[in-house]
Amino acid sequence: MRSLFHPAIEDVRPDAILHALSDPNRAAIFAQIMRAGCVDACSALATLGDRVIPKSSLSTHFKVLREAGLIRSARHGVEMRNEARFAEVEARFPGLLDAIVNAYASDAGCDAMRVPAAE
Amino acid sequence: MRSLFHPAIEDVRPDAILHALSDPNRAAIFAQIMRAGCVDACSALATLGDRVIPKSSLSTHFKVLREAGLIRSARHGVEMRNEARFAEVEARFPGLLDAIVNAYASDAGCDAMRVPAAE
DNA sequence: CCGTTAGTTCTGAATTACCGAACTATGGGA
DNA sequence: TCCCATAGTTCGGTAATTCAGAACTAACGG
Repeated sequence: MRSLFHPAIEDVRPDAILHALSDPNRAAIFAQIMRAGCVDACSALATLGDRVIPKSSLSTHFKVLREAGLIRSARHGVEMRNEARFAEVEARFPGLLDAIVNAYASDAGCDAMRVPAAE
Repeated sequence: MRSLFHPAIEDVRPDAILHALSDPNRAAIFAQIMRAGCVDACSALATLGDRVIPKSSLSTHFKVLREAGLIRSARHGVEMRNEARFAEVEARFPGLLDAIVNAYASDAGCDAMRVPAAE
C-alpha cells in the first residue's frame, strides 16, 4: 500500500471541508471520530443508524475526509487508525467544525447521526 | 411564474446548507447577500472575481441557496430581490453561517470570494 | 403591440457518486 | 514457509448531478 496522502493544513480548503461534511454519512463518521478522538477501524462503524454501508463506499468516505484535511489515517497492523485533525482545522477555520457537528447533532430529522456507540 | 418555494426553518437540514455552500461560487453569492443584507438582482453579481457565470447557472445557484433555506427571494417588478435568512438559520444552527463565511474569507487561495462590489 | 431586460426551463454532454466484485496487504498460525 | 482470515483499496458499470447554451416566460416602457 502506498502511503496515504494528507494535505498540509495550509492547503486545506473550506469548500472541500463543506463538501466532505455535506454527506450525512460522512458527517456521522467524522462526528464519531471527533467524539472518540480516534477510531480504530472502518468496519467498526460499518453500520450508521440502521443503514449498512458497503465497505467500498466506506473506504471512499474515509478517503474524502482524509483528502479534505479532516482526518489523519495510518495503518496499524492490519487495521486503520483514524484521528480527527481538529486542532489544526480549528486553528485555521475557528468554530467551523464545532458549528457543523452541532448543527447535525441538533437536527432531529437526521437519523444518520445516531450512532449506537454514542453513549 | 409560480411562487417560489421556501422551506420552513424547521425543515432546513444541515447537509443541504453545507452542500449549498460547498460550491465557492454559491458561497461567494451568499456572502455578498449576507454582507449587503439584500441583493437586488442576479445580474448584479454575474461576475464573481473575473469569472463570468452564465445566467442559467446563476439561476440554479439561487435556487439551491433558496431551497437550502439560506435565502428568501421575491420578485419585485422585473427583477428579483434576495435576502439572507440569517437570523432564522442562526437561531437554528448557532454559529454555522458565520463560521462558514469566515472560513471562506480567511482562505487566501479562494479568489471566488473576491467580489468587486465588496467595498 | 413590440422591444428590452430579468430570470427560468429544457436539453444534451460531462462529471461525479454509488456499490458489487476482484484485488492487495498484513498478521497468525500449522 | 505456506495458507488462511481479516481489513481495506481499486476497478468497472450504472445511476444521479452538474453545467451551460438555447429557447422560453414574465414584467415593464414606450
